[in-house]
Amino acid sequence: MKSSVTYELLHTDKTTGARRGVVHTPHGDIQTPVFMPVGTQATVKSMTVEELKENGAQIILSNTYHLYLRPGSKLVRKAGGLHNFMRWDRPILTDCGGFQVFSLSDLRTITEDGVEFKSHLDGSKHFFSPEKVMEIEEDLGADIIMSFDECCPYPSSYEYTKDSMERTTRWAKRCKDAHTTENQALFGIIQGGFYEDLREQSAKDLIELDFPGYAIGGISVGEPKEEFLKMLKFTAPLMPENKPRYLMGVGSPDYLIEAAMAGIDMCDCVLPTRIARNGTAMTSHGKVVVRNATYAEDFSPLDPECDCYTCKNYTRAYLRHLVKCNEILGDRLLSIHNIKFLTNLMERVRMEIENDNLSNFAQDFYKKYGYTKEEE
RNA sequence: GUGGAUUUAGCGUAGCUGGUUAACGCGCCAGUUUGUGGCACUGGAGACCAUGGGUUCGAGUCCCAUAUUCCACC
Repeated sequence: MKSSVTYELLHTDKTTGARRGVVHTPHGDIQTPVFMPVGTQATVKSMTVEELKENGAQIILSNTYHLYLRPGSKLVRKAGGLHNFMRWDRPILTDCGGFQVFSLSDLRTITEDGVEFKSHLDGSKHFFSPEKVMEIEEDLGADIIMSFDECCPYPSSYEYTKDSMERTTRWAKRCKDAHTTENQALFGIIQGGFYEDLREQSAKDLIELDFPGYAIGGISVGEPKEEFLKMLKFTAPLMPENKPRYLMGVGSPDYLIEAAMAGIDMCDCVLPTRIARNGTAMTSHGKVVVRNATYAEDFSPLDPECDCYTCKNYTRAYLRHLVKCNEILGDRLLSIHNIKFLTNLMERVRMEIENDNLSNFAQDFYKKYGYTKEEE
């Protein structure tokens, strides 16, 4: 069957091998490399869909586990699917709940058949099998759906990681067999922790299953940056060139640039919106903890080089005031800025790839982003 | 004026029958945040316990005096 999601390679950066491309989906094209904001509960926290669009979001993520528990995936189906329900007419990708296997580790048990969760909301028991996850993701109706995997914690032993990876591959096969919808593309997730031979095996086995796209899972889970880069650079080249390559869970500016340089097309992360809600902004001169006293009387914009609504209209002093008072508007304005900052960054990355200049740009960016950081 | 109560970090409070570095919340300062359970988490600064005197090996804790604020009554 022909996939509803396809990848078109437009240009390869001669300095790094980064890919400038387009991902075609039923809800429109995605220019890549792309950063995808996360909207776990069918909302990118505090932002309207209009704001997301204005700030350059091309595709957003949502979450199987959370929507299944509340409001229920059948309800979302009745609402006409996630797109209708939340009024977002651009592409959506749903994560499978694999990350929750990792993050809710004290509330679940893993068996060959699947994972038993205790709901973090009311303690009720739920069972996720690959087949169940496919049913939920089909009810939600995202353009790209992820196969059910286990995201191993860092560090994990070789034996544990191997067993887990092999099970994830078996689950991927089951997902593929259970997947019925033609307008949704099912991506496989490469696991294998921080062991090269396991990564290689995982990639090889999943590629044999012939998914329309592949993700790297299980990195950016708390390991040192060198470990992350090593595994990223090892795994990305194992992925098919004619399909989208998605690195899960990456969202700091430097990691995004590294991902692009490694040939990754898509990344998602809660980082920009989460740190926004905790009072931190990403700027062209590094991270700014808006809450800090040093900005109390700083009447300049958050990032003078940014063209977002927040930077065009508000001062650091005012944003600090909002954050310190825990005012909702502070969360919103910082979220708007951080999302725009990352979509701007990725737009720039795409341009630099087209100009075969990504390597230089990366160096310049690091100098600037790192310089202010050290200055503090 | 009389009787009662009060006085512990910037604010609000806890400190049991006296015993090593006086606790907590808010506020303040800083750090963390990476396929979002948690507008969260982790640290830090800041008090000679109203003042003076006394009892005791040892007092925020007991006694006396003074001051403070509050309440009631004349």
